[in-house]
Amino acid sequence: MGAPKQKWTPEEELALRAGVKKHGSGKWRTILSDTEFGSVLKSRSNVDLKDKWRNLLVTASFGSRRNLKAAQKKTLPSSSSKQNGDNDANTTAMTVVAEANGDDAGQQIVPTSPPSGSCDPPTALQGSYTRVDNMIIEAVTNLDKPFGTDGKSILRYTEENLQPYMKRVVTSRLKHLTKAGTLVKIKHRYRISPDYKSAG
Amino acid sequence: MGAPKQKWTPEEELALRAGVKKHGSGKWRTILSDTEFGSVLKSRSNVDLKDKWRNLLVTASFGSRRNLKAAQKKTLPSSSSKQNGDNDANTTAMTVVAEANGDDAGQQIVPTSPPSGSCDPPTALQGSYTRVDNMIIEAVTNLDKPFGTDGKSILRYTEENLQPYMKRVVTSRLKHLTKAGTLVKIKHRYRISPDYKSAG
DNA sequence: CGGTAGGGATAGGGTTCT
DNA sequence: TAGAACCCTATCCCTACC
Repeated sequence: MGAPKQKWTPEEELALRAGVKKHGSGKWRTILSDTEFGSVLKSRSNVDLKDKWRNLLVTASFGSRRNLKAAQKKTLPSSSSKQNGDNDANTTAMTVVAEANGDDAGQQIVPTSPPSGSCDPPTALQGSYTRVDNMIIEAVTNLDKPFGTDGKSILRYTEENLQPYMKRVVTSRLKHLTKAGTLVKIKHRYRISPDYKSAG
Repeated sequence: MGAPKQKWTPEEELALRAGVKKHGSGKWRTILSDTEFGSVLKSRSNVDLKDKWRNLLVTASFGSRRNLKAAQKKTLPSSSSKQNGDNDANTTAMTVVAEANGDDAGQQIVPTSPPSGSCDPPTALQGSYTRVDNMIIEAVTNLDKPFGTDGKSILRYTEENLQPYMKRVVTSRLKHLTKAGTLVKIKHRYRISPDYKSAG
């Protein structure tokens, strides 16, 4: 029963890193289709790429996925109130942008699904790091250089990785605003509703 | 990275089952519009409902969509599968649909009474816009064209305008993580702290 | 053009092998 | 016990079709 576990070669790993850098994390099929990397990774599936990338990330940051899960469990609070003065991790895609935009703006952001204290099940907590924090850690890990990573590279990395989220968030909010009547959609195009009253 | 996957809660699943029982399978938009279920399912789209129902069907009759497809293609079991608990495929695709519309799918379906708990406020918040919402509104306003603005232009606009925010946020979090000891800054470059793995 | 059905891709938990 | 490679499937995304 020799399930020949095919270990990743340095060339493959390099191609994967380059592929992620070019197309972004989560674009596994795209990376495979790219002739620049596809030849090197021809014996790997998109799921293989995803798994390997996860291993690379998690190993660098936590040592292992097991440690990561243990670290996440620690954050389980007994009280239902949030005391985090900084950003707190949430589970909706909206939060990504909310955090990204509202860091020091000091404003309250009301997502479409506000966290009601008693009814929502304990969805997996992220830990004590914000999404941006995790992106930064990911960036420093992936762009690993002998002497560390400079701030500009980190910024560029986070910007690139935010794009897929932005697409989803904007699409979602466009639907929401259209449904709520703020926008009017006609023939694939959006316009401000006549009813919309500018807040400022 | 984060949690792009919004897991279905038991309340939502119950509402979906009830909705299908009342309006029939395939009437996703109708179910969403029904005030009886719309509140519970307010964060779901009609496509989400379709997908979830497909999943429910398939898990009830087969082990997975994969097994279902295999069974549909040829009435032979695929091969030696470790996880497949259902030894004999007892139903065909036809039977699945019959179950879905007529009888219960082997589960208890809430009749026509609203879900017990009041997990959500009766009225949605109006006039609360996220920062992305405001960006969208700004985009539609600024890119105003005779016939409105298409989604792709809106997305590009928001992406471009997000960058200045990202710069502020990343800078802020870099300081924070350095101060907290997660990162170590040496000569304008950041590295993961050796304490990071065990820190908690 | 909106809604639906279906194929396919991804994320994350779980499992096996070393 | 840990780490790397691999499996399973709920959820999400894209496209054709009406």
